[in-house]
Amino acid sequence: MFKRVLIAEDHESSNISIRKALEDFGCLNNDYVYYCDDALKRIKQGIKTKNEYDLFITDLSFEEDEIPQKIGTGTGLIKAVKELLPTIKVLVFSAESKGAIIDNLFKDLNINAFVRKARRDVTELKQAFDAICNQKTYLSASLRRSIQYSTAYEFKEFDIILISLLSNGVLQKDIPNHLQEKKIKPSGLSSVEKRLNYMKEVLSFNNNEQLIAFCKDIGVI
Amino acid sequence: MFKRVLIAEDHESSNISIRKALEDFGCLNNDYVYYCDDALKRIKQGIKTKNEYDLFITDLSFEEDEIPQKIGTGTGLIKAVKELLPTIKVLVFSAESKGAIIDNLFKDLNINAFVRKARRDVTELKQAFDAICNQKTYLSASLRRSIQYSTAYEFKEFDIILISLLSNGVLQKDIPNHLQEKKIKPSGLSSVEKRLNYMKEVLSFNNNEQLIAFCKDIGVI
DNA sequence: TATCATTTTACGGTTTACCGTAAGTATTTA
DNA sequence: TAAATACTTACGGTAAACCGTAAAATGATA
Repeated sequence: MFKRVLIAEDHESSNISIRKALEDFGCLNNDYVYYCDDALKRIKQGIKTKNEYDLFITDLSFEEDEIPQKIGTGTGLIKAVKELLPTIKVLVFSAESKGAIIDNLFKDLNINAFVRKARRDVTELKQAFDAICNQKTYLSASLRRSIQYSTAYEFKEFDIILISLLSNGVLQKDIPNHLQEKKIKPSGLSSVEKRLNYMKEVLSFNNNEQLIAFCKDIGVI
Repeated sequence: MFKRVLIAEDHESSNISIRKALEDFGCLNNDYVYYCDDALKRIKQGIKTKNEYDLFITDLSFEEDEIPQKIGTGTGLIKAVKELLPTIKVLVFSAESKGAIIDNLFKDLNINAFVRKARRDVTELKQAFDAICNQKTYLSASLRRSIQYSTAYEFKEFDIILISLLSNGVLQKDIPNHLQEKKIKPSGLSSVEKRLNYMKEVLSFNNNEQLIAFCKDIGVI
């Protein structure tokens, strides 16, 4: 069982349901905040008073309002929290459904569970609590397939740079200049052409537009 | 006060919070469902037993799953419900933030309240309950300023057809064929070029890739 | 250092996209 | 009905993207 839980979630309705799920699970010692900066403050307080949180539940997107925040996203918040408290378990509760993005949460941020805001989300929250208690990770049932799908082709860093430049309006013929400015190794136009062709061939796409649309869909850009 | 309330909301977490908001408001006689077809069934039962609902709370988007539904969206559901029970009050609880869409809910479907899933949504739900009780309409505070009204460019049906074709891998030169097959009026290559250029000019984009990325971001495709 | 393998780049020909202009077609207006 | 006003299409020149090949650079190996 968790000793102390912190919830960071800006939507009042989701926040309430998370609390209720925790209580149903038997965990009564939990705090909640609506802003990223408040979450970090609580984490620091916990460390200072030797009463550390051992589970952190957070959303990914926080809406801006009249109260300016230093940290504005869930990923930024998770990084900051883990820096202070590396052992804390992290559960992400979000409406995000793009496989690539969720994949990176597990790979880069080393989160312990992802529950998507969806049909049976509260049931899944409790399953995730249970999994984390047993030192396992948890991923929403509806997402387990799509994660594998998105890794059909693994986009390298160079791929994403090319796609980002194109989707930012840079003409293909001008990409070599941008690459040289940023000291990126293969910068020849032929290399750019070759790589774009390779991606399209592997994914059997006909044009750049289709490639951009796909990348937007799976969330790599 | 409401005599009897029906909630149609597929997300378990939102469903729970709506119920809690109703209870806090003092309304204990409420039913809830997770599927559109179930909602309509309940409405019919209420009419048959002379125990009609007087408030209907619904989401706009319902996710498909293994249980096929005749009605799949909130707007379709509202229409069907109002046809059976024209006097019922309707509150829409949704993450939708596009001004034009919400405007149409009040105009076309004559809904009584719209609360956006956002920061203070449960508080707003209670305010909306109060407004409806007093024969008034309610719109989320954050939407009244209608920051989201930023309709940088309104995409016409033809625009979306062109963009969809490109993002499906159809080459620009082949678009006229596809348009003719579907009997779409301007089908010349020049018209296609002209329209794409116009969109890019208005939005000050440099290439098709940027246009596709933008459309994916704002959700028109 | 010499040799081989791989990657990157340069270059030319072909196709497609881009862009302006003019001719053709529909719609509106008097 | 005729004229005016859109809108649509056809066409030609230019720029960019596409594609293959060969040269150059880089890296690994002996």
